[in-house]
Amino acid sequence: MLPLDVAPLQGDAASAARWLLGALLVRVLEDGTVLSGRIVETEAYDQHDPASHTYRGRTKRNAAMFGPAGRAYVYLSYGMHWCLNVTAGQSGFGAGVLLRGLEPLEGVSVMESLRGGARGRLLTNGPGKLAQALAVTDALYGHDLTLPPLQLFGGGRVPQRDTVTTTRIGLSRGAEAPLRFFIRDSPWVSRKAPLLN
DNA sequence: GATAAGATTAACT
DNA sequence: GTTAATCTTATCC
Repeated sequence: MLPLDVAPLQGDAASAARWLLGALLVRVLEDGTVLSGRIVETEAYDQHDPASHTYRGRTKRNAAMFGPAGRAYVYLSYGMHWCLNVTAGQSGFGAGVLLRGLEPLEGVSVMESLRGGARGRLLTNGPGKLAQALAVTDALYGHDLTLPPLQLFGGGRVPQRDTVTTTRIGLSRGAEAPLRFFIRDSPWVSRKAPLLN
């Protein structure tokens, strides 16, 4: 697998989100256990978007998204679930890509354990599930995703005909924007939004 | 200082 | 399909 090229993440968030489909995400736990998977579902957010955490400017929480591309932006959702984003765009512009679905590859049994016994498509078909399966918390906030223990490889290899674009999930504002992307027919995609194409 | 809402999930009817 | 769990952040006193 090729090392991560951050250049494709430095453009707009939607392009970054499409490019991340098919990329390999590798997590190395403290005991050396390797967990990995292929990104199959993403959503794009930027500071012009009312649904984005960066819409109202830089804060302590969203600071990572205003930094360089290719870092981890981790936030706590609904007081319970950590969610992992890849920062995008140029420094000074608040943008990122939420990782919503992962096809598990290595360390599946350890992921199942981290997920409290969930298996199959239920293992990683959602942003909170994905982060829990890879033991991602705010301890990795701002982490450079070109380096262990959480690292991206590849990207930009999925033909557009194999992807689907829809509206994003769980939003009350900006809900109409077609900024969710996933790999067609992947079982590890959450299926709650109407298809646009 | 108080309160409402939220880029979710799992359990339940 | 509906709802509880759980807590940070944003927004308004």
